[in-house]
Amino acid sequence: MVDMGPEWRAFDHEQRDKRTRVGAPITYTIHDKGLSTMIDWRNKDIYGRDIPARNRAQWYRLRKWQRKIRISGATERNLAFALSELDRDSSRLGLPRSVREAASVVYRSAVDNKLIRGRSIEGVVAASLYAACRRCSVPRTLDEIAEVSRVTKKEVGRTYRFLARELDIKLPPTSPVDYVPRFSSELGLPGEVQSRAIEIIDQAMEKGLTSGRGPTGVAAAALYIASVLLGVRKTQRDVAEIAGVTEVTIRNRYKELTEELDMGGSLLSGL
Amino acid sequence: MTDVPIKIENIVSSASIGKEIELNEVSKALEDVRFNKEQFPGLVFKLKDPKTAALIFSSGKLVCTGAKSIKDSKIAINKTVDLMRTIDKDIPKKFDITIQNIVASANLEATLNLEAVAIELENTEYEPEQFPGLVYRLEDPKVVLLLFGSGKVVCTGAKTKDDAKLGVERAYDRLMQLELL
DNA sequence: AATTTACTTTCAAAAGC
DNA sequence: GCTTTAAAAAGTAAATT
Repeated sequence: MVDMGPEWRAFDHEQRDKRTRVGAPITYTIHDKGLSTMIDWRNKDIYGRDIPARNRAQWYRLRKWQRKIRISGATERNLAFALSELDRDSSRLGLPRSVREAASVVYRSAVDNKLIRGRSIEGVVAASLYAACRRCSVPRTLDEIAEVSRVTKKEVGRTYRFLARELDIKLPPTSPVDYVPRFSSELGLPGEVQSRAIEIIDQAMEKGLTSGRGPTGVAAAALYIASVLLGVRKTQRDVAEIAGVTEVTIRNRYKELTEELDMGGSLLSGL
Repeated sequence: MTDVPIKIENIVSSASIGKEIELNEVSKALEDVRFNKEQFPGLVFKLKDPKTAALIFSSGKLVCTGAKSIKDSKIAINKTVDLMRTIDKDIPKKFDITIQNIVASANLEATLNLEAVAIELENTEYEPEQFPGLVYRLEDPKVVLLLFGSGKVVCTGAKTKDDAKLGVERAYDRLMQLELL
């Protein structure tokens, strides 16, 4: 297992140090550029002459070297492809450069530790991006990641779990709070609503009202309630649309939150 | 060890009659059969009592799912093989039946804060966006538990009823010592 | 808006792609 | 890995009424 550093294990209370990084940091310098001379597959030199038997051992060593060079060349092509794929996904999701860079760190780490075997580059890129978004507190749902990449939701989730396990990435469950800024701004709601929604979510978490519920649904309901309380109400339909959940889900979370946090009266005065 | 009652919900077992079978004949001879070789090599046979489903392969091996008890699972396999014997009289009366997996449910009688469990408990996976249950993998006994906010639990992967029960009880005690229950 | 049906997760075996 | 089977848990979704 590989250690990506404590910042990726913010919630690992135990054994967070004394682990040695495996292998040296790798820089993706193109080191075979300009190498045009081929080492022939047969035992001939560039002039087609036979190679003296006593030099063949050396010749084989050269071929072995070239094989490595070829492989690393493919590795670099793959990295270039992965990074362009990452750029495409990131821009489609409107993510800041910092998140994209965090994702590239995860991806390179996966490559360095040979975790790509048997997996598609697109899948690992998507999973790296999903992890980076969460790590940077600007989460995207698996559906959103799957939408912009050419990977299914199932594969993004599976690859994410694999990377998390192999790279010792331990991220806490996505908090509904992290979805509030994005949903709020997309709904054109003022900052006060955001603050109020976050207060509601904090209260909900303490009363165990978020266990097992989808973070986006909780965030959506909290924002809806906050908008009503502050007199800048949005329709459930609009909130549902932005949050990517159904109106039924918002109603269910709404009912639960207002009942358990006794907000019935406040909501009535808000109307 | 705290006693936690469990309820067996499903049992998967397998057996081999030791000789090959022509599935096309089996599909003609039995009722409630579905067979699409291209889709899946096994023939699907649904038995009424015990209410189970069997997968029959041309190799003579079969899988039984859906039984609520080990006895029922064995009865189901024997009934299925009896029906197969109408096609081939030489199918042996005696053969081994192996319990492959037992799925059980239980109730811890207390709500769980899954966010806290996810952070404190080892070997867990919790992705509420995808599924409301928290996945807890136990090494001994080697079973997988699904923990829900309601305190309900599902245990799967056990080969014996005792392991299923032990798995739930070990999970209960571990949650207890971490003060998560 | 209430019902119903259905999909998400976990597990194991079977034969073959 | 996938295909097929069954079953529970609880949340979410979609189609009907």
